[in-house]
Amino acid sequence: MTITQAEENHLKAIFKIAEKEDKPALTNAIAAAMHTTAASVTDMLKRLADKNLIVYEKYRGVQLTGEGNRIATALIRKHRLWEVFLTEKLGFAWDEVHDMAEQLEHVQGEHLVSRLDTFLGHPKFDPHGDPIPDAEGRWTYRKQSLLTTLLPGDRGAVTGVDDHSAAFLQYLDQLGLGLGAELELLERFPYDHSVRVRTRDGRELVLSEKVTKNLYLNILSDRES
Amino acid sequence: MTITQAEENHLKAIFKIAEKEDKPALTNAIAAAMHTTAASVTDMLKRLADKNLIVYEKYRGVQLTGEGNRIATALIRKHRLWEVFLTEKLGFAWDEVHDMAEQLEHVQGEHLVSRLDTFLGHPKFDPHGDPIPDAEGRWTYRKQSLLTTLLPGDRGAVTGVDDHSAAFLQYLDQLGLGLGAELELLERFPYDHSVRVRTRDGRELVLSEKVTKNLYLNILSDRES
DNA sequence: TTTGATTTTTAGGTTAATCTAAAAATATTT
DNA sequence: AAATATTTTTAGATTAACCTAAAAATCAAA
Ligand SMILES: [Mn+2]
Ligand SMILES: [Mn+2]
Ligand SMILES: [Mn+2]
Ligand SMILES: [Mn+2]
Repeated sequence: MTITQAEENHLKAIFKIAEKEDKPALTNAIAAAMHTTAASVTDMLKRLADKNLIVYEKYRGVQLTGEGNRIATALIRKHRLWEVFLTEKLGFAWDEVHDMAEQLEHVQGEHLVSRLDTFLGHPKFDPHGDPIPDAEGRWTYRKQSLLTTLLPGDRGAVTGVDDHSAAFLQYLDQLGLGLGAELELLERFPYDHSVRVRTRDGRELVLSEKVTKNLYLNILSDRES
Repeated sequence: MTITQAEENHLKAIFKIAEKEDKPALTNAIAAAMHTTAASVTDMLKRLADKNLIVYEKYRGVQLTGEGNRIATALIRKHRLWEVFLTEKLGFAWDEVHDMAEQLEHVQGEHLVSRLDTFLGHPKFDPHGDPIPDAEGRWTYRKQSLLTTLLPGDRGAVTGVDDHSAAFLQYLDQLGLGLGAELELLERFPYDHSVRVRTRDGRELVLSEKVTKNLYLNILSDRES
């Protein structure tokens, strides 16, 4: 049974929604993620259900089957490995790689993924800090906290983002807050939920709530949250 | 105006046929190259003509326009660069890369081709010895001769193949006649047009006409043909 | 618990890319 | 130059992947 690119993309969207929400993915949510309409999604859900890649109950949302999950995970693995290739080997910036990876993830080839993985040195995270599942679909977990949860005095290193838009990634570059950048939380401003931080090189920055809600760090401080 | 993968593939097929035959590509020839039917090709030719990528005269065959030629050349460039990547960087054999390159050639991305080209060190030939056009669509020419044209005493190094099938490439590997392999023509057998050659490492081989008609070499000898 | 809002599905298109079978044009033989 | 063979196009379908508009189901509030 052959699977199309559109089908793969829908499976990936369903996986990500179900992962974040931890419940069946709803038609509208999938349509929003795919930039299509609810009617188109319903169409696709029938096809995916016919192929036993999802469990679909009308009006009740969908869940991936074992096979559906396997395909979605493999697709995410490929997407993120190609993103590593594009940044590490071809020198693209982290805000430039998504659209290309979106195409590269569909390239089929015996051993292609495993050889790419080997070539890249078996990376565990992609350029945005997202984990890369291994060949068996196992995920690497690690502790990270939204900047909103840090307390004054806490120090941390940037490990990931929630907003993957080029605009946000470029703004982080401007601020010198790429992956690995260290900072200390100096002060919280309850009025607008902005924060003041100090970077490793001594600069002080004020970050808006929009930034703090989209930035993950691993806490390095001696204090506990 | 957006161009589809199917359209790109047809343009490439037309380019290759016109190049080899040096006259307009005929419907049946395109259908054979694309593994489709003449009816499907006629359909596609109308669409390509509408987009001004080919000049199409019913029953008379087609020619690429300037723009059509540009697209076909760029596609071949991408295909061959990806083949170099797959062999040089990922370690695939020359008989394994074609199908993957067939998909990779369609991946779109600002600067993707140029960065790949730089990463690979601006290769001039692909793993099958075929030339890679540069960013401006210029081709590298070099003198090479079919093994059928060598005379006893001539020596040469393998520079390319006409038959790109995995079966032929694997057979050449078995014989130790990959790209760059040197050999000397010892004897021609008029009866079945086979030849006897000696390889660099002293082995003597008899090569069938089917092999000699598909193997290109650059002549190293002091004799002239 | 009926009503109104929201979500989802159905009904009925469209377009690209393919197909088979039949008709038309062109080429090759007698 | 007919007759025949070959090539190409047209006619008519099919499938995947979308769409809009309308109907149906579910959810939220009064
Ligand atoms: Mn991405
Ligand atoms: Mn990513
Ligand atoms: Mn190839
Ligand atoms: Mn090649």
